[in-house]
Amino acid sequence: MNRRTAKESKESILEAAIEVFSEKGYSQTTIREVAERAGISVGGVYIYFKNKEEIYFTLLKYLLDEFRERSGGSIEGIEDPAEAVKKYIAINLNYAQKFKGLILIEGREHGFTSCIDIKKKFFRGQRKLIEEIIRKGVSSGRFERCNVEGTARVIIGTLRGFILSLVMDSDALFSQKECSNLILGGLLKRGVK
Amino acid sequence: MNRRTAKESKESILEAAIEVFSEKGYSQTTIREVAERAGISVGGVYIYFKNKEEIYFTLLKYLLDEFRERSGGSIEGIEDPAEAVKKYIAINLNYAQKFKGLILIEGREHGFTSCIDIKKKFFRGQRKLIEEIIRKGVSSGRFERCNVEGTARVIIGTLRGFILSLVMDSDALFSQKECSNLILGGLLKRGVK
DNA sequence: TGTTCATGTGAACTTGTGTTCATTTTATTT
DNA sequence: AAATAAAATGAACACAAGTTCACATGAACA
Repeated sequence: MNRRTAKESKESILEAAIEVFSEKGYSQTTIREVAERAGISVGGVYIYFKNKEEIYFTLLKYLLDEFRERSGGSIEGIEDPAEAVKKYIAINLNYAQKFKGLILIEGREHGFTSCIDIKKKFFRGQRKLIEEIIRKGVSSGRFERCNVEGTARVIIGTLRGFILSLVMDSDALFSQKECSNLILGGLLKRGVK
Repeated sequence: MNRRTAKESKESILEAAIEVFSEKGYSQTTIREVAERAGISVGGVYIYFKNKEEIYFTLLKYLLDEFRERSGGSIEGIEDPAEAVKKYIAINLNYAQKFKGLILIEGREHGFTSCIDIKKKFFRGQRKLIEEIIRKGVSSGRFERCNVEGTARVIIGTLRGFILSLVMDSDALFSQKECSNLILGGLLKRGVK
């Protein structure tokens, strides 16, 4: 009983795929490299996955689900909406640094409808999360009154940008603190207007 | 004298390439499609460009230069730093909508050092522009005191995110006004703290 | 009309990579 | 030990796309 079980093999393929996709993006990732890192042959990969797209879809779903759980869970308890925003930003940036290319970039180039759907659903969920926080902040008087949905969209967009910046030049990354400061405080001077 | 001149041909290839690259990104763009849209044969393309990478590099440089001029020029006259920020955001979003995929996404996947360099230089220049505005805003008392360089980085990142969002789901785009509001005003209530 | 030169053609070559499949290896069962 | 099943192999196939090149076309000029 030396050989791996089917489940083990499938998992090691997925782990290898997360690595390679994260490093190289979709197009530049080859089945041969995934196979090699997973310690299996090229043909072996196709025992467990129908094709490249299915590998990508599977791991995308896995990572998004994991992130959803993690971010949702760790915000739940926080009462102060400003703290919740800070926390959410921190989680996002940390997670993104780990999976760089994967989460954001691909998907436009490759019109897999399945992947687009799953991403849209994910981002909608995240937006709802933010909306909830903002709504709480506004009604408690801590946040300025605003268009909640629009503002949530802007924040999601903002975070995408931060993450994209991490991807593009990982040397020049700004701190989480400055991200939070801008989103919470803005540029304009307080208590003047 | 019916046939096109070399210059005309080269330009029509570039125009076609801007179209196709913007729609499809780098990997999904084929020389055959560029050639077809430019009204020239596949071989004809290679009279004017060494290879695909050179086409991409040429048009990237062209677009970045154009944007640099345009954004620099239209901000110069503005005195109020808040207005300057608004204007800069507006220009960015408009321009990005036009060239979607092109400016931001590619380049990580394809490690053309020449392209990376040109982009880094571009973003550094843009950051300097923003820094100048912020510095002015702070010293005139209109903006909160802050880490100028870091904040500029954050704003550039923010805009990248906005643009990326345009690229990913162009239906759900938020308004320029909300972008400006967040960057200038932040979430927290004014005049409380 | 023939020569020259710039411009252009598209079939063919090359390479990379997703995918398949006949075959082999290893483990389990009888 | 033989038979069966599970897991794995890697050479071979297919096909798309970047690139090349021998050749064609049209314009200008002698």
